[in-house]
Amino acid sequence: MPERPSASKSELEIARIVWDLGEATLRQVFEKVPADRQIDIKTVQTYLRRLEAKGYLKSKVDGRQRLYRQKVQASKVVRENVTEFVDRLFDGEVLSLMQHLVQDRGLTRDEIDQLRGMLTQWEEEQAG
Amino acid sequence: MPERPSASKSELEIARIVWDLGEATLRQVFEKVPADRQIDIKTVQTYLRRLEAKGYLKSKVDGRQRLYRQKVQASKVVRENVTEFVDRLFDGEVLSLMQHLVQDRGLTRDEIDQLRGMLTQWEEEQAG
DNA sequence: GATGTTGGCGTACATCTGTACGCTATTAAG
DNA sequence: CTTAATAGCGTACAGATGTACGCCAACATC
Repeated sequence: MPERPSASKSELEIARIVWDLGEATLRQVFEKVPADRQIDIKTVQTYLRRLEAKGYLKSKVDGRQRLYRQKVQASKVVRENVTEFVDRLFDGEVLSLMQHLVQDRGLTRDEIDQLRGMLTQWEEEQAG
Repeated sequence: MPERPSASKSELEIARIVWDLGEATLRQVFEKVPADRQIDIKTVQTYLRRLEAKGYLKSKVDGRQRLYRQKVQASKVVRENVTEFVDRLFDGEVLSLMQHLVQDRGLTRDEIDQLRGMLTQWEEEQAG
């Protein structure tokens, strides 16, 4: 796999906005940053540039502006990050993380039901 | 809460070994580092020092050596990290992460059953 | 008791990260 | 046309991170 340098936390935060918007200018991205994040647009610009340099995003000039969009699939990046995270904290044991999530985080009854639904659905998809 | 500076990935990797050993010298920690990790013992030493400086570990001198052990509970550190992670990649939605784990990672039938067990068990604990 | 070994401590240093300023070109406004 | 606002680009810069060397003291060995 064509590995790219890992994206930092802040970078990922910005990347997610781009994924969400599909295609966006710096300003559009900036406007989606949660207000309480307190970050300068210039900083966001730097993140976008770095994300492109790292191979996460690509961009093209559109008139006077630059449009950014994903270069690698969001889901792929998410997967990579989850894997890395599980490796680091749970020895790669997905189930350990699950257990932590279920117990240590106190899922509500409602969430538990939803989760059960997911499981069943997943099984059916598998079987079918 | 007495927040400490966040631990980096490599640092966390080392911290986990200490948690596991309970109390350990540099050398003992070093020996538990997966061989394929290819890291110098001096580097591990630096991580231990930094972890102590950040408040994750404490240490005491034992003769000619220094013994390291956890200062904050491992589970607490794990929780903090999971929270931060879920925030970054899943907008704080634990269930989104769950969904990702269930679907995108392809749990085996066996794992699914175990997970169901966990859910039930947890519910009982709650109710009881 | 001179020598090799092992431990901690201080220190180093390139890269990555978080954060942003300033310059220049283009466009909007007067 | 002069001026103000905006876009990108290059650049900056301190602190975090990954990685490790070198020195000195204590201990083991000859």
